[in-house]
Amino acid sequence: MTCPVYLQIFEDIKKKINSAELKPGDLVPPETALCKEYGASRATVRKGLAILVNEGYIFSIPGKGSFVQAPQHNKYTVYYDEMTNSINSVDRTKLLEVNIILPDEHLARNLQISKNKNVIMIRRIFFTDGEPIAYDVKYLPYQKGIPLVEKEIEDATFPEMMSKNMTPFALKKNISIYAKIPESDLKRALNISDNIALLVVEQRLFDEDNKQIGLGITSFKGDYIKLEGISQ
Amino acid sequence: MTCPVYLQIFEDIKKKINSAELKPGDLVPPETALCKEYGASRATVRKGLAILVNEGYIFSIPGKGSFVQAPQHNKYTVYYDEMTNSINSVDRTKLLEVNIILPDEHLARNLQISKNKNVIMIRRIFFTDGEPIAYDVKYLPYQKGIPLVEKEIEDATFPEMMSKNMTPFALKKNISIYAKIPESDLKRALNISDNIALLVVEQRLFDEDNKQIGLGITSFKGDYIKLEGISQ
DNA sequence: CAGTGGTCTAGACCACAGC
DNA sequence: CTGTGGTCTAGACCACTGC
Repeated sequence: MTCPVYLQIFEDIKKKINSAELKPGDLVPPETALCKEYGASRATVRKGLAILVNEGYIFSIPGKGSFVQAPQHNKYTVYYDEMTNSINSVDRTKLLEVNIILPDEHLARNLQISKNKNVIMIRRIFFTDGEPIAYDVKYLPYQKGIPLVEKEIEDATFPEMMSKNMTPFALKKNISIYAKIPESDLKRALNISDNIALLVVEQRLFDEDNKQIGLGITSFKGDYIKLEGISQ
Repeated sequence: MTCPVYLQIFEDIKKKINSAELKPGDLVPPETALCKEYGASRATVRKGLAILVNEGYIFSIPGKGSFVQAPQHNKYTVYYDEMTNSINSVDRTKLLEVNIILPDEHLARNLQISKNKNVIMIRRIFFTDGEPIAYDVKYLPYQKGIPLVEKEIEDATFPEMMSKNMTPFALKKNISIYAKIPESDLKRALNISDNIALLVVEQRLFDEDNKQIGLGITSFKGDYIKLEGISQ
């Protein structure tokens, strides 16, 4: 049970913040003072403080000191991929179409390309227990050398499709989440008769230089998806 | 333009990983080797590696070495609070009700309390430009000493309500996001006539000891909310 | 056994805040 | 000027791995 000293320092100060002994804006004791208090070297004290900084408890201003950070109450970590979520998993996919198209104005703007650039469009339906549960479209600006193998596309998540052609770490991504009522073509594709809500997740992929390299739109039947997030 | 050495080390190795010169599973050069390569002390090298660990690029195994981590492709950071999102902001709220109730079975289970415990229920409508855009319910297991001042409740987000009574850092939270069709009572409350989808966000608050201290359910009209997430 | 990462010390020099 | 945090060195000892 003998923790490293730097963890002890981290835990002690964290406890003081959680118990409001140190309030947002308060000055954390200077490093030299903590050195004396714990009989530790400055490197050890700084290691403890570094964790507090990383976890968002404090921030430091050179020449002034370290201060207790006002907590971020609106930040969550969400795990999302098209194939799995907390209440359901895709067990079969159906590839409807792989095609090269010219984007309309809206899509061109969305992909940040000009209207005369070719775009690969991939359309799929996702199933669970034989039931169609989501409609999925991907748009990839055409680049020479992308080897599109249908078998590989069929069951791949968006990052998986892309990481075939580039190093996985260079991917930056963002998602937008919203709800809507399905259009009639989507109702047909997903075999929906009565009223139902869709949860739509738009996924954008960017390369290292922030050039957009893909747009994916997945529309889930409301009953089959729940996204979960936890505070950090 | 003269970066600290440890940042140089971090950037160099990061670049090697992004360019696939170092692939997931590969061994990162040992610290002593990096010391020689950069003419730096071990502390400096370790500071560079620590950033790579924090950002998920590598992981270390004592006695063996540091290895390139396979990237997480499904992790996003989402910013959410009831009052503001990327396409809309609440500019007025209406407090419908503050009451003490006994939970039904479903709610008791959801709040992880027994059915004979009192629960404070707060119901609100959120407006934008005079238009009702969301219906919001909070359930707080009753604790002595919670000072509920209507004026304070009216325009507060859930964490704001709670941080009046406890230190803000001790809050842990999670959210669930899903889509659904509104029930008839909700349609009336939100003044909905035609078909519309709701984006529902359930928010659960926990104290330090992981005891649940609140449940909030906010149902947004689909046209008025979009949640955004970015990869980490 | 030698090599690895994990912890820690006791210094040093710097740039910057604030008096 | 003193005190602060930011960077850095050159050691040290430990526990663990794999030969």
